[in-house]
Amino acid sequence: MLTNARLVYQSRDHDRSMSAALAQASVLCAEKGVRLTATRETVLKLLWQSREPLGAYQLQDQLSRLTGKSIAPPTVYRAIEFLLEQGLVHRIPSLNAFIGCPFPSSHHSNIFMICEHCNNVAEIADPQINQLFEDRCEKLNFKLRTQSFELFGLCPNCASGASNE
Amino acid sequence: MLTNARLVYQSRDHDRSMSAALAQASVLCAEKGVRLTATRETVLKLLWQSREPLGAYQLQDQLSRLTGKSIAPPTVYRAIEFLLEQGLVHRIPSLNAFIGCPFPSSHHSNIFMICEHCNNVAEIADPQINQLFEDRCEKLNFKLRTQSFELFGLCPNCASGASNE
DNA sequence: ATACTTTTTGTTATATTATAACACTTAAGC
DNA sequence: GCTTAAGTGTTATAATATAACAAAAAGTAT
Repeated sequence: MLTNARLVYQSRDHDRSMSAALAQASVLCAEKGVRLTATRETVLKLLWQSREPLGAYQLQDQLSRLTGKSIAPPTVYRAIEFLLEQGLVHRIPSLNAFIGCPFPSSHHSNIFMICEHCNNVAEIADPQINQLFEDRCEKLNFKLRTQSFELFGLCPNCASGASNE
Repeated sequence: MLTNARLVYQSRDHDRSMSAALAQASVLCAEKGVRLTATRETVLKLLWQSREPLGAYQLQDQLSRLTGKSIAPPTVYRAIEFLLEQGLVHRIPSLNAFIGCPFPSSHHSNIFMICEHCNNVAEIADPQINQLFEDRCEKLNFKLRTQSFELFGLCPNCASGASNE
């Protein structure tokens, strides 16, 4: 049942997955003929480095610290907007926060498992869930464009009491 | 496949469904030993009257107009908080807005179909979807507490071009 | 290379959504 | 009635997000 589901929980903070994500982003942007500028790339990097989703103002802080310059909110929001458009990051509405997307370039469900204890967020891609929702929408004559699924609870780590967070 | 799914699209603005909802809310609160005060009831009523989800400040306006008094944000947010706790309304995170729940007192999926054209929102309850997510979470050792699913697209009405909205 | 156009960024101000803190009032339980 | 708890009013402010316009940088064509 779960055979096709992909889960991304770990390794979000690993250099390897981050640089892979950045490289992929670079290729994707080149293919689309859009520009992954310095600010945009830094925001993407910050989101990948973070173990948990970051809000716009957290990004602003980190961006300011990194560059030494004072960065205003619109700069951050513009970078985020760009990254969202390219599918490189997601917004998690209930958290007013953003997170790097582990499956850019592929259509998927945007299913997030949000740990209410450690704030870790995992994204899962699950074709069967996609299919079920597509069926439902078709039956109800709802023309689906996009979606956002948020699951709140405890991640495996925190649920098992291993909460040395 | 859809046999068990319940959909609530229409009749949100009908007196009948509204007064039914208010009566049910009254009973529910009595059962739980909590107080459905005037402000709380009015907010609930406003949410039921509205064809689309309302934001806190829209509620504030309407509440002020109705009562003739000037209402401050905390009053509204407190009423909303209460109604959310009792399961009488839902918050739709991506819209920063609230909507009356057609299935209070029952656990369900909180699945919203949001029309991007007319802003109408339908809530569906679908045991099969619930089941699928519960299975997934169990397999992944994620201890699910609550969830929020938002589907964005066009409602049947708007999709069919009958957009005399 | 230069002029032109488009895209991106900087900057200031402000809109929108939400909550903290404390005083006051009302309802519930004895 | 008196006490306590629950609810509301009020002021101030935090947190999130965008509008509007000026300046700079990058892409394009000649």
